[in-house]
Amino acid sequence: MSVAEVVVDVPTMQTNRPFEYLIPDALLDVVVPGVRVEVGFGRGKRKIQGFVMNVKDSSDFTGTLKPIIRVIDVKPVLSAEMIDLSYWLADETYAFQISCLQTMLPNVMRAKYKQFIQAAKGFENDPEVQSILNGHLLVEMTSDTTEERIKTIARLKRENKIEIEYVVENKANSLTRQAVNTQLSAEDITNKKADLRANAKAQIRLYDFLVEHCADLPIETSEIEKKFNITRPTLKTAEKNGIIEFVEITKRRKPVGIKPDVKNIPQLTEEQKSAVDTINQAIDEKQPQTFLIEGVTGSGKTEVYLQTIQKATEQNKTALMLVPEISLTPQMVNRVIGRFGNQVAVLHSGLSSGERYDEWTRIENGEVKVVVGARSAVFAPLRNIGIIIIDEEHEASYKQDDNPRYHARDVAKWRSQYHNCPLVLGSATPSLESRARAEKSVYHLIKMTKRINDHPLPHVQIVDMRDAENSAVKGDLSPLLQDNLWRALKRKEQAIVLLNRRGYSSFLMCRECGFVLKCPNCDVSLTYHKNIGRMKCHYCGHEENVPHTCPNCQSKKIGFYGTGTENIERQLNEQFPDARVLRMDVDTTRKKGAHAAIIEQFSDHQADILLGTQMIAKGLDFPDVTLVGVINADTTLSISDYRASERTFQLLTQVSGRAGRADKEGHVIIQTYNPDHYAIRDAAKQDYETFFKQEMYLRHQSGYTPYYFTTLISVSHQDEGQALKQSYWLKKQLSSVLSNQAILLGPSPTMISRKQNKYFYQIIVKYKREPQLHQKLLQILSDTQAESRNGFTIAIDNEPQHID
DNA sequence: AGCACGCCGACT
DNA sequence: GTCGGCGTGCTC
Repeated sequence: MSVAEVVVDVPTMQTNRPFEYLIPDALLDVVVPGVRVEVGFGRGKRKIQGFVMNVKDSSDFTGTLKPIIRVIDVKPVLSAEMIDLSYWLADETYAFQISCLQTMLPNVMRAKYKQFIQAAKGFENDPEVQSILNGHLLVEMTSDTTEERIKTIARLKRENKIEIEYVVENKANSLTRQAVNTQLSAEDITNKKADLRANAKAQIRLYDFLVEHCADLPIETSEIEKKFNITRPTLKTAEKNGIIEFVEITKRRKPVGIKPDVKNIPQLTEEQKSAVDTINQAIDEKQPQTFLIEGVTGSGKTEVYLQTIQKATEQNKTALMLVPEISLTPQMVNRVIGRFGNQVAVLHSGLSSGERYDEWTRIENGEVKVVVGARSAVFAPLRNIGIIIIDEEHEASYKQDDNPRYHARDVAKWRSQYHNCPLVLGSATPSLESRARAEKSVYHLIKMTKRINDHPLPHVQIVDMRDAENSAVKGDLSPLLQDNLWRALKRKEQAIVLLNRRGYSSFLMCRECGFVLKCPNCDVSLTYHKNIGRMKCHYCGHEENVPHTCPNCQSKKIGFYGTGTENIERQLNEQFPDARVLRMDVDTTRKKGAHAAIIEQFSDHQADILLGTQMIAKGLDFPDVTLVGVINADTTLSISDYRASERTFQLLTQVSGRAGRADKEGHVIIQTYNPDHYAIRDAAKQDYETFFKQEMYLRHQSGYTPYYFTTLISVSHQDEGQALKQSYWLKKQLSSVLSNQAILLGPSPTMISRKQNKYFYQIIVKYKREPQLHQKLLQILSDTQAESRNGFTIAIDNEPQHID
């Protein structure tokens, strides 16, 4: 007897374990761990997809095992490593195992379920059955089937007059095409050509073509027909004569916008060389050591990454490099592809799901040595990894903010252990937790303090916006910033203007009574959307008209507060009519490829000023930029999150690093209402170490990361009282296992407390060592899952990135 | 999640 | 009396 342990595609707590299925004899060889299968599940005829986790030859199950219906994959889609990893991931993130397995794979491999209705035997002519089927043999059940219809269908099914057919669909499909191949060598073909009759002109042309393109085969039949003017009968004849054969190839959908940019490998600085040597030694010695490169902007971290990747590939190993989505720009991608050519796969959000699947397949097939990608690329199915790199390791986007709430850094660490390879974390502004680990020698710290070619650091000035001179100015540009913009433009140099946050941009406020227009469902400020001329909620999409008087006090002094990119753009256009301003924000980059297009445009000096939000601060390198202006440095300081200072420091340091990278001196102007704040002062000096010490002191004082671990648990329910009651119950549960060392905060309502018409309350646990906490949380999850029917949801976020 | 079973009200 | 409402428990 052969039995498979299958994790089924039913994301609930009660089904969050393997179910055993009988492997039919016919499928004995194909049902192996890592393949997807179709199985029956439940009392009805429901069919679903599942993942085979294990195969064994006996079962303790007392009931009757159902057989596996069908195997979806010919070979496993999950390696032993990934199966292992999924157990750890599910435990670590409190997520369902099925969700973990699915996030490791391209989206198209997620099953799609369909239900079709058909008449039961003998009821084909029943009038009610006829009215449902409406003359068709099969009718699909869809989400827009009316309530009434569903009732009728349910009744007919109860009466056994109709049957429901379940269909599991696999969306993944490669484009397969017919192609021409040959088993013969160029020489053979040349010889055979002599046998042809002189008037077989088409055949001669084909033979010549084959000799010429011998190395490129197989080539798609349609391409040969179109481009080389060889017709199908000609190919058929050649096939009959045993010259060529027709094969099926899977065509790779080609991702757009990649131009290899081959550069000479630059000479390393002393610091770079020493970093490369240290890391390469760990590759040689197969040490699963974590390195933290703390390198000032412009110190050449990327070159260090590339050379260690080089080292790994020379040993016939593979390399995984993660970068924030936002810096997955052509600049960065071209640099890697320039060095490693078609051995590179790039996984970014701009890929269509088909393209993503193709890249995944290439990696899985071992056609690829180097993978570059954003967060989810950490699951790339590489074998024999020699090095893992995480650039800009402090970026919050490495943490996924829905289930499974994993941090790519933790997954990378797990894989580095599995493959016995080093993990390199790099940043100019490391996260406090990583830097603290380096302090305790958990990570090996590598400092890079010098900029390449001794480029000086930019000259930074802080502008106090509280000054009379500045507050007297109409608009948001201080005299100093205006003056510097003039000078940069006159010298034909480029400038970057950063607007700190978008949400702040255009909410409506009454200057008489302080009333802020909020969404009736979500408790968040509504934002003005110029294109529709209405107020809109960013959470639920609620829209309403712009009021002319304050709904609270009827004053006419209601108006827009704060500044959006569009507003700044207008001010720039007014004051610098000759300057070409390029705006980059969520609105202008919504379309696929728009982000890259704007960067390219600016790079080509088709614009003088690049205006944008955070996204312009990261990893871009524009040699002609000599001025960076920050309009409102404070807005990240005022967010209600203990990482506010850290975020502000990181952003300002990163953006300052954009100025004056080439041989021109850079200027940075930071406008703020908090000029004495250490995060702003230290960022101005690009002084990470001083900031680190100060921030560590404050974190210690107030008991936050990295001195404490934090876990955030949120409870939601339609009814506010119920949500609150449940969260107090939860708090009691937690305090029963926690020591007096732990700190329990809350329950407190979430800032966006009525998201989707539900009330959210959160509890925060801060702790140093609580051996029982993990187990208790798992238990709470399974206990409350039973109540999810009553509208309760509970979410656990280990080490949350935002607390709002 | 989705389905069956089973226990109570308002109808032929 | 029974049809069908939804609350409960189970799915290899």
